[in-house]
Amino acid sequence: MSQKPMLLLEQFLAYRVVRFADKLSHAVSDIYTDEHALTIAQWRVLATLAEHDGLTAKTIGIRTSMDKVKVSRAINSLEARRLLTRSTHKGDGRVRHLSLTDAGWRLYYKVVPKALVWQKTLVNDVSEKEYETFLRVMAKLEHSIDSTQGKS
Amino acid sequence: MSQKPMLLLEQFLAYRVVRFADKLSHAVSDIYTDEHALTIAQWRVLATLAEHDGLTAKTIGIRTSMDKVKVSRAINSLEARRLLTRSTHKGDGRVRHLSLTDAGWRLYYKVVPKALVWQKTLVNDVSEKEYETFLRVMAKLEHSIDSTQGKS
DNA sequence: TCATTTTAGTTACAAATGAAACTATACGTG
DNA sequence: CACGTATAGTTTCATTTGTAACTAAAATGA
Repeated sequence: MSQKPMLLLEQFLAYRVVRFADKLSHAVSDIYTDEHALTIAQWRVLATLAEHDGLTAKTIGIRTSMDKVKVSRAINSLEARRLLTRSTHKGDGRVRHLSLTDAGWRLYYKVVPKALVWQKTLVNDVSEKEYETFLRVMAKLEHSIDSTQGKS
Repeated sequence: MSQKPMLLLEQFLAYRVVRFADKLSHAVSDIYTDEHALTIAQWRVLATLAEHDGLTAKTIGIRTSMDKVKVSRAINSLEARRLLTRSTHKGDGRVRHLSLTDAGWRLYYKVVPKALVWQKTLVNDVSEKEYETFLRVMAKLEHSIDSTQGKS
């Protein structure tokens, strides 16, 4: 087997996107991980609750595409740090509704502008139109994955 | 602090891209993980070597943006499975050049068409032009990250 | 030449992760 | 009601990961 090499890896969407995502999360980790000791999962929970107060762990998982174990652990850490509180749902003892505490809100509002500024810089020399297309294609592909494979 | 909710999370590029990447790698894992017991890292090493025979661990790491530990471990597993071989570099005893074995090549050529078919289906209803823009923007942003933060 | 610093790659250890089992509550139907 | 089933969330355990420390081999340079 003497082989004809092809240059394919760089064409594989999954490879490109995962590599890109790794770089992105490394880069943004400065903002929430380093400065505020938040993991990605914790940040997602925090932000989701900031936008939708009272959500349950389950719903957060669905919205953010995180499995329930990850969500559960993120919630625990956030609660331990008094960034959120749980309250029981009347009528269903399994469910707990989550709300940010004042400290949670403060942290959220501390992180958000930093994230926005950072992103602004990053996206700086991508045109409005290109960026729109980028997001649209990503949404389309994401949806395409969701529908082909019955997913988490 | 009664809060005005904003809908920001969905606008955060990092959030969107990482979520998308997670879904993508879950989905493609059927192709190389499930069927051929290859981790993402292993697949990357295999494919990189298929395209550039004789590369060193270090170079593979740079090309694929993986840290040296990950690369080292991937190489070890692949060698254990006799999918690649190492040979010493004359003159520099630290360096080892890597080559796929016949079995490695066979595996590579078994996975590639599956990956291509899968991707074709996925990308199906994204226009040529949109997809091009998508890749261009991704490359631009990736480059932007690389240059702002001196990164691995 | 010999001592210091770099570099390639590995190992060790602690933290993060995911799958599956588990707990507790609720639902559905005879 | 009483049984089996479903659901929300947690815990367990084995695997994966990342950081830092390490080993061995060059390179540098006095």
